[in-house]
Amino acid sequence: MPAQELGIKEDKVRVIAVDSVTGEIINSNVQYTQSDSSSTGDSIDGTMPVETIAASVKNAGSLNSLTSEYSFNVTSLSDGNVFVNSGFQSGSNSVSALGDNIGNISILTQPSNQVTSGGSVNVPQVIIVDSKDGSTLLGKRPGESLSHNSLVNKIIIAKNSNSSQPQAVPIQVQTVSVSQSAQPGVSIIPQSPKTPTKTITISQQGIVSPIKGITMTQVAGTPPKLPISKLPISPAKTPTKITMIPAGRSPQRIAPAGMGQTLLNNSNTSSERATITMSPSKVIKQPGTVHVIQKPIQPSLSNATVLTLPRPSAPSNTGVRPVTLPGNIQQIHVPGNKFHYIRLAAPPNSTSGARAQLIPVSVPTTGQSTQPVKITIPPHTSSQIVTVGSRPSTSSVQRIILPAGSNQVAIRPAPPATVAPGTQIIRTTVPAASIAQLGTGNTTFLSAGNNPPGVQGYALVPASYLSQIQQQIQVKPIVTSTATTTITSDSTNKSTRSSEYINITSANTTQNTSTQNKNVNGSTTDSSGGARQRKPCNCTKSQCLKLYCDCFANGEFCHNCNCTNCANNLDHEEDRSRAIKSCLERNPLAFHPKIGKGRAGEKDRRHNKGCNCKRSGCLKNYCECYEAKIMCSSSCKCIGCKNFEESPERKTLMHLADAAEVRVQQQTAAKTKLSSQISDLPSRPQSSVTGERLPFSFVTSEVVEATCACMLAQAEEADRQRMPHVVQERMVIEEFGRCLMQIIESANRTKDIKSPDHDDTG
DNA sequence: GAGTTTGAAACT
DNA sequence: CAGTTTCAAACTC
Repeated sequence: MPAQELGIKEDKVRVIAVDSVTGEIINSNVQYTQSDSSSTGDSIDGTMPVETIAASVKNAGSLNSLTSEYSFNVTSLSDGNVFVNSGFQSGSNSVSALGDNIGNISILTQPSNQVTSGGSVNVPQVIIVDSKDGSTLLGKRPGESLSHNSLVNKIIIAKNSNSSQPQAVPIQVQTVSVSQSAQPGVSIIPQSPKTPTKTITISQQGIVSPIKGITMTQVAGTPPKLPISKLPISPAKTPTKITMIPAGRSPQRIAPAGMGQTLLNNSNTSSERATITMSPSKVIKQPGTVHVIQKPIQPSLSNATVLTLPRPSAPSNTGVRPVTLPGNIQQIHVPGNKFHYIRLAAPPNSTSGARAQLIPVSVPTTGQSTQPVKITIPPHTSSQIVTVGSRPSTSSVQRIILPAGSNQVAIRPAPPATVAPGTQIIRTTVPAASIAQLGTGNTTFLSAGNNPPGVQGYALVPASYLSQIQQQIQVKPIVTSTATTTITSDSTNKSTRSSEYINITSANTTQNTSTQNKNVNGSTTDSSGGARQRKPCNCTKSQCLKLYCDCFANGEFCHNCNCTNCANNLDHEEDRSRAIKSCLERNPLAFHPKIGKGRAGEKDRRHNKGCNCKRSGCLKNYCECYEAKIMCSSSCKCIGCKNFEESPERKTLMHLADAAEVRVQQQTAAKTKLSSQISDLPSRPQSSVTGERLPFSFVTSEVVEATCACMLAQAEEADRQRMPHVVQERMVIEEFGRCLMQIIESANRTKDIKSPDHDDTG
């Protein structure tokens, strides 16, 4: 089926990787592109969406300092194997001599624990995993083809801890699909339940903390720079599978909501591993278009259920509609935006330490059935992507990404008629347990029937939201939110569904659902790894799309800011992307952190660019160095700088600042103590635990009223007797004393009657 | 809170 | 690259 019949409009595919151990969405970008095999940079400029690069650079930089790029050549071989050559250099001679370069994979990442002060980064290692037995096939070199019995469907790219040399390893792609291209070089393969797939998994090995933020991006719409003869889609040569997936216009990411489960259930690799799955969302009739889709490994699930949820509640004043769903799933809908968000978190019994995630999911624009849909997952099927319905929609495509995890299964709609036309069911090879499909009029959650506890699902994610997702992941602690929405579900699965659902939590522990996403820019991670509060911006003229805006400069969306005419949000995705591109054109390092590690021999941080202060003496927050609490360096071009180690002004200022800080802390402590004491005081008459009425509880409104009446009567009496004012005051006060005595006596009497054992009144 | 100062970013 | 303008935050009153 030609691509246009499916209404494919996307020109790129992005997939977010998830750490199979921690469940975090990995904070790097992997971009799978058609390569011209000339240089690594080709995957970054030209064919690559700039915003993706920007996001990756930014995201990488936000973690710490340096962004590194890893590049992997993908070379097809005549024997049907594919070589992946890792290293900084694309187009390695040794590999290219073996076959045709069919593309490359670039990883933009910033593995903080791998970056040395000099910025050198170990080259990731490519690991091949056998899909049959899950074994990891390490150290394969060009020419060392795997046996044809080995169905390699995963590539795990991990840190190579002991080598910076490029490595080449073979990948055997499973099955050849016949191209049905309408144009030379275009390979479009109709989907079939038995269509073989290829999965590329990017992982990390040998390090404790996973490489953050790997995203694979496939740019399909860019005219390839390779000759058509070198296209990897030739069935005879490279059994790359191509599958059509109708999709919306926007690039989308498949975001594992992920947590805690190793992708390869049979893998003999015990190291921590982040997994990534490439998934196509488009086929374009361009030579060289390649789609890589997931391959099931161990079918085991029997059922999956689509749960229909009520429409989200009314939008908040921020335009975001958060809805808390059962199972601690929070749905957030941005009006006018075709993407919804769900916030996922690991269940309480999870041992993987997964954190909550805000995951945008695609939203179909057409009406959908409000009835629960049941989808049967045959236990043994090789299909991963199922197009449901005879006429796939060109603009509103539902995608249901089935959980896989160790129980990776193929799925089949049963009956297909119950699923909206155009709906696609995409099964991923990344561990998951529930799938969220959020619609404009209703919300459907697809959940596998017998997922292991703690396994999470996937949702489609718009391309440029990666940074936001990652911010969501990295920041605040998680508190389970209260479910407020009722699920209408297939009754046959009710008993098991509760366990299927992952906990969806708010990232904000103190705010209700209408403000739970406040931390869109509410906090960020500083260089030390700790979360800090960020101020809302107040931009008025820049639309928050220039670096004047701190939110934008930090790669964050504005939210709960005081800005006017803000375009730094989901509703202005295109403008924002343009702005990012513009900034990067002016300064490729525009989104790099300003404060980086010091140069060799310098242990302290330093401002990468240096300040240019002229009048502040670099001792006010105008100065970026001073603001960052670092001293000016040789990079600075400031005039009259007093922000250096021996500066007496600086020392004085520091002492004052320290003293002020101490005062603030003391005041805060005092306030806290006072408020706690006040909160301990009963605000109304009440009984103690033993039932006794506390003496002061007798001062009810009636008693007060009576006391005032007595005092007023006494005052009138004194005034009637024409007493001097001093005497009048004394009489009133004495009357008050008498009233007080009566109250106390009454309290004591009552107490003695009710609890004669107690005698603690004073 | 309004107005001023400041320096980075953007522009020429 | 330098000078100027724009911008938003920091600061002052």
